[in-house]
Amino acid sequence: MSVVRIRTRDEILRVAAELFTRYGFKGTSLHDIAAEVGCSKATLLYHFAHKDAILLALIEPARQSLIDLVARLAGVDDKGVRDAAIEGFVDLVLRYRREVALIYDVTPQFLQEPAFDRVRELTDALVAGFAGRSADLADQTAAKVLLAGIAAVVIDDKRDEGELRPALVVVARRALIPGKD
Amino acid sequence: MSVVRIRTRDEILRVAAELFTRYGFKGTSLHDIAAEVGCSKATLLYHFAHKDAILLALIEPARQSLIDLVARLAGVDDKGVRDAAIEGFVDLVLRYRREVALIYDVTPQFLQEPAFDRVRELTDALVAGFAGRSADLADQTAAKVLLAGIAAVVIDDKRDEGELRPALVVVARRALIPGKD
DNA sequence: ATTATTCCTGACCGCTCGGTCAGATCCTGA
DNA sequence: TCAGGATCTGACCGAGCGGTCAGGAATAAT
Repeated sequence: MSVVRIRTRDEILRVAAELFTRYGFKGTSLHDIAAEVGCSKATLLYHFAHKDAILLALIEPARQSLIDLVARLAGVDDKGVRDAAIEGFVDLVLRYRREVALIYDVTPQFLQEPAFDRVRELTDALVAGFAGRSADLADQTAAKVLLAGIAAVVIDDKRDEGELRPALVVVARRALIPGKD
Repeated sequence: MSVVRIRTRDEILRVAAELFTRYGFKGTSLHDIAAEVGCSKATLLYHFAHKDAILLALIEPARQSLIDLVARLAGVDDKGVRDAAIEGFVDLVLRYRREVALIYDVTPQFLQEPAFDRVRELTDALVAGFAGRSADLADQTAAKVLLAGIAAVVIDDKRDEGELRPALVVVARRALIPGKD
């Protein structure tokens, strides 16, 4: 047992990241992944309980970092500290761009839940802080759209009554997309 | 025949836009749309030949405008004109944010096609032009991510041998997501 | 009243999806 | 050599998907 056997598991994650990034989460079937890995579909479900579990495993590092960062940012008034946090936030988004790309395909069902308001506040704070670094209106717009399009990431690992749900959600993107008039 | 009856058709488009924006294209079934509209699934397919046709109808205005804009931008060297075009490009993206949001769910299969190179050049020009307006490195990054995340839109209405394919594709977003090392 | 046309529907089809399961195969330690 | 856990698989399942079709219902034209 000295060396744990995880080669297949790693390969699954590598291929899944590739295909999720290319075709989206819903656009990638277990069959697709299995074929690319060169194993059976059942093998995937031996290593990962559900399809969702593959996505969760992929985004776990980015998710943890974002949790820390947002938590750190939550109780801070000092502008310098906040700016530094925002900078780290953006860097982190770029570093984890592969995982972040997956986010777009996550169903944003949480958005209607009341618990989501706090998250929206934090995102608004991020937007305001980042946009505040430049007086140029175009840059502010850029910042907003930046955060809306990519950095609008959020944490929610809530899973009630055995129902599995992805952990990352798009936030500000919806803020830019108002409901029907 | 004086007044053409298109109320149901419009309602389908309205609901589809809402649901596509919320849950993504693949995340929205014909059943979902029909239930929300209050008609049968078959009615959807009476008004629109395929599910794809609904998406195509929704993004047609944004697509036409983008075609015009990119075409206008293609043969221009003058910096002022180019900047104005870029500004219009961004405005247009914001104006059509609802339609643009749909894009994320479009399968990016075109990206490997050779005909896509010209489009990538244009996108790169857009990125360079926009980023060049600010010397701040962070702003350049913002611009790149902006264009990568939202404005990375492109035109392709190619449809060969009866196979229908969506008309808009994400471009630079993929440029930010390199393949495996 | 009658056609003709447009609009709409329930029933149905083939297919792919995520997921289950019993059992084959491989590996490792005693 | 053998026992036992870890790994892997083909066959199978129910559900949901996009799409088809014959025909009913409403509307407009004659």
